[in-house]
Amino acid sequence: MATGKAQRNTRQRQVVLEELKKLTSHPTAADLYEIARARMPKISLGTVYRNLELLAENGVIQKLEIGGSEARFDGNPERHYHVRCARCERVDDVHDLPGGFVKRPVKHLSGYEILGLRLEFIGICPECRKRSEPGSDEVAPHERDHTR
Amino acid sequence: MATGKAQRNTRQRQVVLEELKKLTSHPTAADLYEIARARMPKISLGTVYRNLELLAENGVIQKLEIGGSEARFDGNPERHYHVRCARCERVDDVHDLPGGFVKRPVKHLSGYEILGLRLEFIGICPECRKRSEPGSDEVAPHERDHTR
DNA sequence: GTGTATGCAAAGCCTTTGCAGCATG
DNA sequence: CATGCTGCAAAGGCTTTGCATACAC
Repeated sequence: MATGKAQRNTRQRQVVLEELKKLTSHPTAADLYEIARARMPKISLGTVYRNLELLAENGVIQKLEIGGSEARFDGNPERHYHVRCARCERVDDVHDLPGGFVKRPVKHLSGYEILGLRLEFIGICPECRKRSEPGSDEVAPHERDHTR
Repeated sequence: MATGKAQRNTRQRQVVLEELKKLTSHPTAADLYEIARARMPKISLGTVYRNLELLAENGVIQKLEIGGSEARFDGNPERHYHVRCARCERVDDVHDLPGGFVKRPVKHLSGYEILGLRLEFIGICPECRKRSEPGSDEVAPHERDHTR
């Protein structure tokens, strides 16, 4: 297997990684850019993107391409699943998934050799549930059906 | 529940829907634009986007926001899962998923009220498997780990 | 010193939107 | 004949990239 080319441990890369590891909020690249700027005012958004991509490729962090337009990043590289709030777009880790929720592993499906799967839950977060007035049964259009 | 406003059955909408229903290839909006143009040279990309969005909201088709940059559309509105090829980005339906692969339903997770889930598989399609020379154990960077 | 990484800014890609005219119901 | 829909084109949002310079090793 080919050895990748030498990567340098720049201050920018350290800052991005450190700040991401502090958070459990699954920030976007723009979020991390703002946070990193507090410590390093001249860091550029492009650098943040480049480093997040690189760290994800190295398996040090995870890039979550979850529903919604922006990618989010997770400082925890361990396998775990996520829930996204259909109202506020908040993303949380799922810690209480019933054991064996998914039967793993599946080796073949529809002629494909299966490498992995992506699973995410959609729901309403505690905050947003509190916020909805009792008695109101209005449903935002985008909440209509997430089960398919 | 509020009644939506009257929607018209335009020729553009018919063409987009008909062409999508003919396909099992999960085309992108741009794909459908090209296909629709064969029948209706003046149709615009904006119109294709607007109609796909509307048809998906009506539950007539599905919008798949699967890994990768572009949204894909599925003329089959029934619930089913998809496999994406990590090499060629092809997307297929999964017809042979073991029964009870996912335990449903889950009502609550991490304080969220769960509305649904998104599940997709990543693998190597039959074509791409055939294409890889036997004996080669090179692995494309993006295939590294899709299991987390 | 060599070559990777950065900052800056421009470009790229997919998608959405404003608007005036058209065509459906 | 009212108004939802269209084509066109421009704008928007997120991400990537070209380039000259800086800095890690």
